[in-house]
Amino acid sequence: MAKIAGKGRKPRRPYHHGNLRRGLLDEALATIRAEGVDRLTLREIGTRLGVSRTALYRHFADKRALLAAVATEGFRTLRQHLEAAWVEGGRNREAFEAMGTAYIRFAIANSSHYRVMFGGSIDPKVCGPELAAEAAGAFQALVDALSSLQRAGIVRADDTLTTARYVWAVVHGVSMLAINGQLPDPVSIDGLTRYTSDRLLTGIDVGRALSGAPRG
Amino acid sequence: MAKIAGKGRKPRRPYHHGNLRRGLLDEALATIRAEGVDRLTLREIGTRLGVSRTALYRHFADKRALLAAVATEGFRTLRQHLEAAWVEGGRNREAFEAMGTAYIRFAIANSSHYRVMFGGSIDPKVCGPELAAEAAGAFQALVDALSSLQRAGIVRADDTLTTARYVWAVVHGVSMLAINGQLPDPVSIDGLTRYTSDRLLTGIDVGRALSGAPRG
DNA sequence: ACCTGAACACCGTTCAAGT
DNA sequence: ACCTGAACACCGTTCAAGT
Repeated sequence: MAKIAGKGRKPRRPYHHGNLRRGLLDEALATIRAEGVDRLTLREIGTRLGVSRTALYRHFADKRALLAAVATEGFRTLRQHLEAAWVEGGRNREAFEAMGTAYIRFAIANSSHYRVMFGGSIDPKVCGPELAAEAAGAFQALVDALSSLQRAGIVRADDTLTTARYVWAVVHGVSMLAINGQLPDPVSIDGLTRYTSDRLLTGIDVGRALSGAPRG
Repeated sequence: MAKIAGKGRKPRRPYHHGNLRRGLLDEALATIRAEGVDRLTLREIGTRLGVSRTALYRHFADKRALLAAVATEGFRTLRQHLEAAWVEGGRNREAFEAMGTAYIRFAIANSSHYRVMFGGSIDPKVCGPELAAEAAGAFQALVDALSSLQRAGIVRADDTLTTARYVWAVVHGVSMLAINGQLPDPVSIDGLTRYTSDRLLTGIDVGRALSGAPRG
C-alpha cells in the first residue's frame, strides 16, 4: 500500500500506520463487538494499535466523536442490507417484508453496534452532519420502498413519511426488545419477527381472519 | 416519621437519614432526570445528601445495582399509568389505544428514566429478580388488557403472548425514536402516536380504506 | 502534520477504622 | 449496624515538547 521510498527520498512513511483513523475505527468497533460500549477505553485502543494514548485526538475531537463515527458506519451498513433485501426480493410486498426481517436480523447480529447507533449516548444535533445524513440515508431506503408500494396500490396511501416512521418504529422496537434480552429465547424472537411481518400490514384486529398465523 | 425518643432512651436516631436508601434512590433519579445517566456520579450523590461517598455501599452492591433499583421503580410507575389508562378508559378498544398513548407519553415525559429502564446498561439476568419481576408486571398489564379484548372478539385470537410482545415492540419503538430525537419535532411525534393508534389494529395495507387518517 | 510523555481532574471501589 | 477517610487503580483530556 505505502509508496516504496525511492533512493533519494527519505523513507518517511507515517509513524505507525498508513491510516490511523481507519485503524482506530476498526479497533473501536472490534472492542464494542467483543465487550460492549461501556468497556471501550481510548487508552486500550491506543496501546492495542501500538500508538500513544493521545494519538487519537489527532483524528477525533473526543470519545463521543469516535462513537459518532462508529455509528455513522453502522447506518451505512444497515442501509446496504436494507437495499439489498428490497432489490433482491423483487421490490414487491414480499421484498418489503424481507426488508423488515433484514433490519431485525442486522440489529441482532450487530447488537452492540446497533446500541451505539441508537443508544442515546450520542445526540444527532451535536455530532456533525455526517451521522445525521447517513441515518437519513438508511431511513430513505425505507421511504423509497414504501413509496413504491403505495404507487402499486399495495400500501395505504397515507402520508408516506408518517407511514415510514411507523414501520421504522415497529422494526426498531422488535430489535430493541430482542437485543435487550426482554424476549425469553431465540424461538420467541423468530416468532415475533414472523408475526411482525404479518401484522404490520394487516393489523391485529379481527376481520382479516384468514391469512394469519395459527394461535400457536 | 422517626420515633420520638423517650426519656430513658438514648436519642439514637440514625446518622443522617431515617432512610438513606430512599434518599439515594430519589437523589439518583433527580440527577438522572436533570442531567442524564452519564452524568450520574456516586460521589456527588453522597455529598449532595451530606453523607460519605462510600455510604452508598451499605445499601447497594455497586453503581449498577443502584441503577437497577431506579429502573425497577420506573417499571412500577409505568404499570400504574398503563392500568389507570385501561381502567379509566372503560376496558374497551378505545381504552387499549389510550394505554398505548399513555405508554408513549410516559416514555417521553420521563425520557432519561425510561432510557435507564431499557438502555441495556443493566442486564436482566444479573440484576436480581426484583427488576425482572417488576418489568414482567408492567408487561402483564398489557397482556391482561389484550386478553380481555381477545375474549370480546375485538382483537385477533392469535397467541396472546406473541401479540402482546408485538404491541409492546410498537409502542416501545415509537417511544425510542421520539426520545432519541429521531423524529424532527413534537408535531411529528403526536402524528406518529395517533397514526400508531390507528394502524396497530388495522394494519397499513389497503382494504380498510375508510377509517384511516387523511394523507395530510 | 503527526505523535509522545507527563500531568490534571475525575471516577468507582476497597478496606481498616471509628461510633 | 452504619458511616468515615484514606488509598488504589483507572479513566478522558490537555499541553508543552519532540521529529
